Formats: sequence, structure tokens, C-alpha cells
Amino acid sequence: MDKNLKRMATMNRMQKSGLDLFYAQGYYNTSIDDILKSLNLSKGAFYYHFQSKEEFFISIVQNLVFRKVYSMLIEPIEGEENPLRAIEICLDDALKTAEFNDLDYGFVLSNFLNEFNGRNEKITRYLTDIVKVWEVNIVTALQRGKTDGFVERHIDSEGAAAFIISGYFGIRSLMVTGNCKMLRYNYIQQLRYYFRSLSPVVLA
Amino acid sequence: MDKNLKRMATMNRMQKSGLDLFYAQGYYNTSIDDILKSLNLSKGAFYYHFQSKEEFFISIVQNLVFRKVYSMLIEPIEGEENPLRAIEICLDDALKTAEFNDLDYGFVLSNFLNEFNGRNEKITRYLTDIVKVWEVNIVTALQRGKTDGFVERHIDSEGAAAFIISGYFGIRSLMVTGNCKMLRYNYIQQLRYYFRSLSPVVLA
DNA sequence: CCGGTTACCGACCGGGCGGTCGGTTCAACG
DNA sequence: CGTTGAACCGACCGCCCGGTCGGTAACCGG
Repeated sequence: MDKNLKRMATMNRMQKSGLDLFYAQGYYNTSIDDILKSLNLSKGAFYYHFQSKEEFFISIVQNLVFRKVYSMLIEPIEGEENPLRAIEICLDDALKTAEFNDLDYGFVLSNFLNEFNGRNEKITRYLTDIVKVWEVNIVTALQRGKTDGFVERHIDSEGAAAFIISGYFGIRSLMVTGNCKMLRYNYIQQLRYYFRSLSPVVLA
Repeated sequence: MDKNLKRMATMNRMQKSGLDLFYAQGYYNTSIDDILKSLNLSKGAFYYHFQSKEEFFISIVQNLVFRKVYSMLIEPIEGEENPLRAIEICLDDALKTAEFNDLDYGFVLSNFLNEFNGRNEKITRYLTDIVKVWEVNIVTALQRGKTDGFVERHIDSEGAAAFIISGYFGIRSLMVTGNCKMLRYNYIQQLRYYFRSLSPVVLA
């Protein structure tokens, strides 16, 4: 067990550094040696712990990306009463972390999704699965919102969920070229307009 | 001039095939030989016409991507009376061409933008310039819409433009995993809700 | 028919990358 | 103290890729 701890520690270091570099430079553009150099480790260490570059990446997706997406984008919505408000706050928080160049994992997701699309079906499947979990969660929240009177009954929850995720993926694409703060502010502003059109008409 | 025609013909063939392959497989993942093989040409021919892979790609961006973005996404909006309606039709058309696996150049744009982000500043600049032209065009259309009574006066045109582009980039990211037709339908539906919240209140 | 130019050929180079493998270190254990 | 095995080292292999370069076929003006 003590041995297992050391093993896990090294694997975790590799995964963490791997995700950072894969995200910053792209998967195909990042060599295993790049990752190992940043950790003062050698090829031998890598292939002792992982079978291949692909397996390594999949382990990162499952261990890091999925868990972070869950804790950043899914969990914060689950318990809340007003789904539209919860989604708005959640996305705003995610974009805020993105401003400080920290990994916001929603964008990590869409970035890799683009990179692997048509190039590696296996990995693409792992990534789309995560998106689907997110999507289902939003749909559920919207449906609950309907019964609770926060969401207009006639709107299409699946369509709205796809629209919300789309906007988020897209705004992060635009944010890569500076002026993040303003983009975030504007985006949330427009999201509010959109959400208003999903809300039941309130008699002021 | 006759000679020049032959030169241009070969260059155009290379650019067309190059864009197809770069788009399908990614820039870094597509070798020059891949492109040349599809045309039964050799390295010599390539480096006779182009200085480098990078220059070649930039020429594609300027000659193919920019012109197509202009004719598909910018021109159709310029003359129209109701900007919101024009944008909706324009994006719907663009997504329709995407369904048939043809290149819709808006997505080509966001795809490359993601691939080159942080990896090649020069190319990134060329791509963002095109996005900016598109953005400016939408902003202009929205402003005109305000004076013409199609758009609520207090909305932020820049924010709305960014939001529209974001949604489009994002939905194309989602479309890569099947069910394009339904996604398009749902997306346009939600876009309408959003646009309704940007319209002046009409007394029915 | 000749000289020159255009367009193209394809072998080759150097560097990088994924992956392999024989060897080494060192802590734990009997 | 000797053995064992987990963890790690790093030279090496084969392949690919961007780019170079010496050649050549075809055409064209003189």
C-alpha cells in the first residue's frame, strides 16, 4: 500500500503536468518527452506506468477532466432551486477562473473535442460522453424548473441545454484572443436576455 | 499570361485540396505529402509555388476562407432590412451546408482558431482578423436595426454580436457528434427566443 | 534548331517522436 | 547481508515530416 502510494503520486504528477501541456499545446503537438522534461523523469518511468500516449490521455480525461467538469459545472446546478439563476452563476464562475488562465474544464472539453474530431474516434467518445452528462444534467434542471415555475412550460429543454452549452463553448473560443473580462461580462449579460425569454411572464 | 494561368491553376488545386485535408485532419496532423499525394504532385511542385507550409496555409486563409466567410456570413446580412431575421436565415443556411458535410466556413474558422491558439501567433492573427470583420458587420447591422425599429435600443450591440458568434461556433462544435439536423433545428429555435428578447416589445 | 524559362520530379537530409529494452538504484524483507 | 522487485534511467530503433536540391521534360521566342 505504501508502494502503491508512491506509484499513484508519480502517475498523478504525470497526469497533471500532461493535462497542462496538452491543453496549452495540443495533444498531437505535445511530445511525451515534453511532459517528462518538466518533471525530470524519463521515458522508462512513463512506459512503466502507462501503456501508450493514448491510454495516458484517456486516464487524464477520466481522472481529471471528468471530475472537474462534474464539480465545476454539474454539481453547482444540481441542488439549486432556480435553474436559470444557478446556471448563470455557474457559468460566470467558470469564466472567471478562465480569466486567470486557470483551466476551466468546460473549455478543455470543447478544445479537445475539436482536436480529436475525426482523428481519434475512441478519445472522441470519451469526451462526448462527458458533454452528454453535462447536457442531461442541464435538461433535468430545466425540467424541474418548469414544475417549480421558474421556466416557461412550452420551451424545449433539450434545445435550450444545447444552446447554453454551445454559447459557453463558443465564448471560450472567442476569449482566447484577449479582452476576457469584457467578453465575460457581455456574455453573461446576453445570457440573461436569453434566460428572460425562457422565464414565465411575470406581472410586475 | 498563359503560363500564369497554369501556375494559378496548380496553386488553386493545391489550396483547395489543402483546405479540405487541413480541415478534416488538422493542420499539424496533415503532411504536405498527404496533400500532394491526392493531386499526384511532388514536393518539388509544392516548394516551387509556396515558400513553406505556413505560407501555404496563410494563402489558403486569405484566398479561400476569408472570401467564403464574406460571401456566406457577411454579405447576406448587409443589405437586409431586418437584421435579426437576416442573421437567423444566414446562420440557418450555413448550418444547412454543414449538414451535407460541405465546408461551412464559419466553423472552419473556429476550428483553426482553436488549433493555432497559443501555437502559432501569426496564423492566429489572420484568423481573428476575419472573425473581427464578421463581428463588426453584425454590430453594424444591429445598430442599423435600432434606428429602424427592429432592435431594442438599450441592448449592447457588441455583446449581442459576440453572443451570436459564440453560439454559432459552439453549436458547430456539438454538431461534430451526429444528429446535425435536430441540433440545427433546436439551435435556430432557441436563437429565435433570444432574438425575441432583443426586439422592441410589440403590442399584439 | 537553340537557349532559356517554367513547372515539376523525387532522392535525400536532419530532426523529432512514439515506443522498446537492457540495465541500475534502493527500500523492504527474510 | 543477500535477494528481490518496484521504480526509474536513457540509449536506441523505425518512422514520419518539413524542407532542400540537382536534375529534366515541355514549351516558346528568336
